[in-house]
Amino acid sequence: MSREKDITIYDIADKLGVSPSTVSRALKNHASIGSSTRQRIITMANDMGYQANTFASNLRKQKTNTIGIIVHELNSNFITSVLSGIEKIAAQANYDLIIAHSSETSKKEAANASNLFHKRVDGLIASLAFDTDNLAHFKQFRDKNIPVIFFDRVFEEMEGTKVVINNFKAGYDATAHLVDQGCTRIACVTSNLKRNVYSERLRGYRQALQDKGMHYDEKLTIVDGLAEEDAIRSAKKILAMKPLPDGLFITNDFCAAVIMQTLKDAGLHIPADIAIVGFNNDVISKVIDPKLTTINYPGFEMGQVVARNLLNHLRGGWNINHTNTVIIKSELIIRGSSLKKNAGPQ
Amino acid sequence: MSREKDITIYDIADKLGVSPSTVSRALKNHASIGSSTRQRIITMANDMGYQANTFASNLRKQKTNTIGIIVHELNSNFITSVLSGIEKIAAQANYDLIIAHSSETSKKEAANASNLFHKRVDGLIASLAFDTDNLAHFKQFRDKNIPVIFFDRVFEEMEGTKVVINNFKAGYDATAHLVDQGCTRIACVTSNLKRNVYSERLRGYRQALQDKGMHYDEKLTIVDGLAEEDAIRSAKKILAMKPLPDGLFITNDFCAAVIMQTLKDAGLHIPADIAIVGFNNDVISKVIDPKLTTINYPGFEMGQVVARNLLNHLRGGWNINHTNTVIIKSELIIRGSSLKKNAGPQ
DNA sequence: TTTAGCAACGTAACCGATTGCGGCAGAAAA
DNA sequence: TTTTCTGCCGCAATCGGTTACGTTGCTAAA
Repeated sequence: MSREKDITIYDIADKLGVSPSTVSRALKNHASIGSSTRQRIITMANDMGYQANTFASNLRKQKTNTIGIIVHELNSNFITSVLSGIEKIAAQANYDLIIAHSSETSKKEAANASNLFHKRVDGLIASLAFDTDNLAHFKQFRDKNIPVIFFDRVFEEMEGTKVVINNFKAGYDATAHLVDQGCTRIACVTSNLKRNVYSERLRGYRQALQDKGMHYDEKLTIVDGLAEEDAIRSAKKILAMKPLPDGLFITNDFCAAVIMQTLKDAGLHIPADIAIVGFNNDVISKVIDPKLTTINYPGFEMGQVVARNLLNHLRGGWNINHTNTVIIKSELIIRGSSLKKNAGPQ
Repeated sequence: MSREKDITIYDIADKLGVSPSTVSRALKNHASIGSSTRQRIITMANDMGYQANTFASNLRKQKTNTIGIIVHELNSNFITSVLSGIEKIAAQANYDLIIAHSSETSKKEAANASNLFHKRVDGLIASLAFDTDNLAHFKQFRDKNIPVIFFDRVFEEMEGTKVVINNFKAGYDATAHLVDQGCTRIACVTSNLKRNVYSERLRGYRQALQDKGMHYDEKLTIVDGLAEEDAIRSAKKILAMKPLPDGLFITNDFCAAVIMQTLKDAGLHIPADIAIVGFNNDVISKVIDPKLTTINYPGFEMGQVVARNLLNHLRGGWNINHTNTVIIKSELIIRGSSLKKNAGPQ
């Protein structure tokens, strides 16, 4: 039970007959400490197993060297890639990360935001939850001039820095590809249109149809959740369409996988009967049959961009309120699920 | 740039003409503060938007109310379920979480451990990385009597608390099921045998074969990584076996999915030619075709058990060094990929 | 009327690192 | 020899809560 006492700079100072301030300065390579003294201190600190007390330091410096991250979920390949990217850059700059996830609910997102604020993170990175419709819980950061950067799920009209892909173009490309494959009746399965990612992809879909001389039919657009049960429901709606669509643009790979499975169970052939394009290039897209045509969403790169951007703010150079949108490149990856033209009967 | 000053208990004390200690005590419902004074203080604190400074508090209390978690990866359904379970229990007890992931490398695991130690977490929860072969980086916690609990990936012979499933039994059940389905030549694809989960599953596989009167053939066991490229390599090894096996026990769902896909690409039929059983009941098991028979690994429940156990240590009652292994129930979920007996020709 | 006794607060010493300011010795300049 | 720099380092305040201990004023028991 007895937890031994930690070594402090006072212990080191006593042993060496110097003052604590000298130890403090020596340990951070302050210029005004003689090199021999510095060496003795550093050696002694190592010998004694000194570990700086973060709380004392943070308390005094009013700064934590910590970046808070709020994501909508953890269990997607895309998100974990982003986290890796952020981590890489943050580690180089000696920043720590605290990762929180909102489980797609605005309520938990707000709780996480307060918690991270309370923990006094130096900066915040966030991707909005499914049902977030106001940014009040981020206001406290703005008020204290703590930089907040959004990625992926953002509010378009919001001030501040955002890092996104061109969801419009991605939706456009996906749809145009289906048209090029000969599809004439293309349905779109997407999700909460309050989220930029879904509304923009839908906009791209509509624009592509228009440019290709096809008219947009509202009945062919399904807006629902992305979980398994939602996807099954969407699949049933598709099966109930008369006539059946011959192409599907589904704005999420997992959802696309479930829908594809459900359609196959119903006796349909992919892509012969219905061609499918997903979104995200999740690992799942490569292990289903046929493999899923999808949009590559480069999470690792996005994470790095986000982190670098935040660090620039933190170093003080950049104006926090300056609206700055960074667009990451994404592209269509063509696989079997959409190749109608040279596809055999399964 | 100018970040405004935070409200402190001194500010509140001044406004109310009481002492800071009274404010401190009032805000945490200390008994020795009159209820009217307490009310005035709480009201004023809210009005002024007071937020306690965690660092000052932690510094003084020598305690952080934070639990550190090190997992091998984030992008698996199982792990995120465990995290949810931990979070639920921890939140109830007002503990915060810091989640770190080792990306399956012992090196990052050690770095994370040091970092969390340095952050002075009150307790640690960990699942070992793929290649961890010693626990030196956890020693610092033991030395300071900070409880550490391992789950899923553990060292069997290690002291301390562990929360696991019965991997032996799971491997046994999976294999026995394949035998019952009429398989006579069952291969096993597993991973690093230094990790208890894989070695135990393999042991269960061998025992089941023996009990069913079949002999163990070393050539039918493949030990490799679990990433996509590893799985493809394993699939090729399987395809090169002569004669081909008619049953596969693969100790990971994602790996099983990739192998199944590769085998199908090679013209084999599942389960008619080869029956397959996976492990984890990951979402992926339900969206591949045929759906994967697998072992249900109840992550959410496991997370709750782990957290509750840790909290008991933290509350001081339990002896940290007392070896205590908790076994969570798991069971076989039978789906199409292994149903040879009543399976048509795909 | 005295004196315990207690409820309700205040005082001040921490927790450990950081840092502005100042001191002191030896070297260089006058 | 005296003065002025520097280089190197110590003093002490500070960050914001927490808490052991002491101090009030008032009630109830002696």
